[in-house]
Amino acid sequence: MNSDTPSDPRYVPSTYDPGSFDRPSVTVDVVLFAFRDQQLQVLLVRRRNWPYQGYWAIPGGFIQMDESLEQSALRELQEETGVEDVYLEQLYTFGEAERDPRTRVISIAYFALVGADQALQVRGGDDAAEARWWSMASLPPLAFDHDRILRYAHQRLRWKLEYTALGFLLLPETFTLSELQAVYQVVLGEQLDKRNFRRKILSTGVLEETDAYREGSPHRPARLYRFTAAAIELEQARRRFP
Amino acid sequence: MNSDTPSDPRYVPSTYDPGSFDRPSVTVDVVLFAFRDQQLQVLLVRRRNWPYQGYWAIPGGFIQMDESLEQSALRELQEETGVEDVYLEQLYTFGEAERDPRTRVISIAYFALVGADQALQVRGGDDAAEARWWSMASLPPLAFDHDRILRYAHQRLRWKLEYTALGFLLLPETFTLSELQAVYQVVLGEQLDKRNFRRKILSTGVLEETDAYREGSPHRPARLYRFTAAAIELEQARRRFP
DNA sequence: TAAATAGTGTCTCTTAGACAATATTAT
DNA sequence: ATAATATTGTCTAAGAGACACTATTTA
Repeated sequence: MNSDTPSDPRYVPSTYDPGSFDRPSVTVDVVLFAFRDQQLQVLLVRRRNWPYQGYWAIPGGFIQMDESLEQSALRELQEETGVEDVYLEQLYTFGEAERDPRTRVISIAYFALVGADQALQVRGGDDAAEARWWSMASLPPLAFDHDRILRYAHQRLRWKLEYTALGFLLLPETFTLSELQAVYQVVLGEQLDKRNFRRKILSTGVLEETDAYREGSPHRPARLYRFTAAAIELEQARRRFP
Repeated sequence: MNSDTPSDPRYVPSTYDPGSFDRPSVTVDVVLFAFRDQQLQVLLVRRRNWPYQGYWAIPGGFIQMDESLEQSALRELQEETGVEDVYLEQLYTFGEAERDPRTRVISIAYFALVGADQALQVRGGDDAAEARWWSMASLPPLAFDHDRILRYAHQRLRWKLEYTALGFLLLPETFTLSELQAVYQVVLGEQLDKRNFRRKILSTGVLEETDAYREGSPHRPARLYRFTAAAIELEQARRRFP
């Protein structure tokens, strides 16, 4: 190491000018899914400004210089839609040169799931006049390349349900096994055998019985389940590594 | 849509000033693996400038405003190390606020594999005085958070070999099944049963026999295999979606 | 008792893993 | 012949998928 520089490897001369390169803008965008009305739904906001004025878009915005990417994602989601307490993971970074007509924009997309009970408290924010849920089966025209981001997020969700037992992230705190099966069937787009589904889900150990039942229907009540704390911790640990 | 704006949704007023937000710097970094000398090796470059002067780092650099992220990754790899023709996929985006002491830097990390035959033509570039291969088993101290990026890339590689048959991406164009098994054993860190390994790999259909044998050893020569074109296309298709 | 959904068990087939002997080549 | 690596098959256990009937509740 050069003796002119302090021994701290992170030393930077005070004369350093960080402005010597062209810099792109960096945004985070969050694809938030919920299961409502027996459908897979996604939260979109309506753009008030050009470009794509009036088009619907994935909530997101520019990062701030002092927050991590994940913090940015949670902040934007809160500001634009009022939603908090979501399951969040990084999805993919989109950075084609022409994806935003204003200037070069790199977008770090996040993938988020919210329980049906949390999904109620949705409101529009400042940047977005409106925020509302859309069924994945009938989406409006989307701004920028957001349809591509959304399709990729949908694929990630399918993958997640196919290979993990985390479908309960889209349900309220307690739920019946039939309700959970309905989530899997809608997301995966296929019918599942009830006995095989129950055997498989229960064998993972992520669920536990409660003492309660889903009452009020003109037929036999179904037992309510909840997920074990260990289930989420395990998944968080799997992703925490990077 | 407002009648003041042209009907093109991508319309941007000519008075738009893109400089009104603070912007982070954006870099791409490429973790390039190869299998050399019966070891998993990674290509690193030595930093000529502060911070972390003299430390080894993953090759990478600032993106240019007119190229895609993937193009940036390939360009940086070529400039700093002379390597071309690699298998490339996006790994993860690292963006903690303090990861670079100079200024806020978002780094989009890529994961790359190169065949042992391609891996020879390594040279240092302008930004990096030296470029050389390091065994993953004995790494030098790394600049920034590059050890974390590297560990994550290593995990991705293990995952890839565990769940796909793409280990041949680390080998030259033709190879014996024993050589391929050695790659899997080193990367996964465990011994594999020869019969089970061959059965499993051959059942995927990604390999085909050639007429040639590995000659010159004082024992029975081993048949050489190559991967089928369909194998790579399938994997590319799986990743092309986003 | 009729209607509606909840809840349960077995068989089969496929796949993954443990395991050892023979084949071929150069020296 | 010896040394060295290449090549091949079977058994078993576990998991995945196909498949139908009984149980419980309300109206």
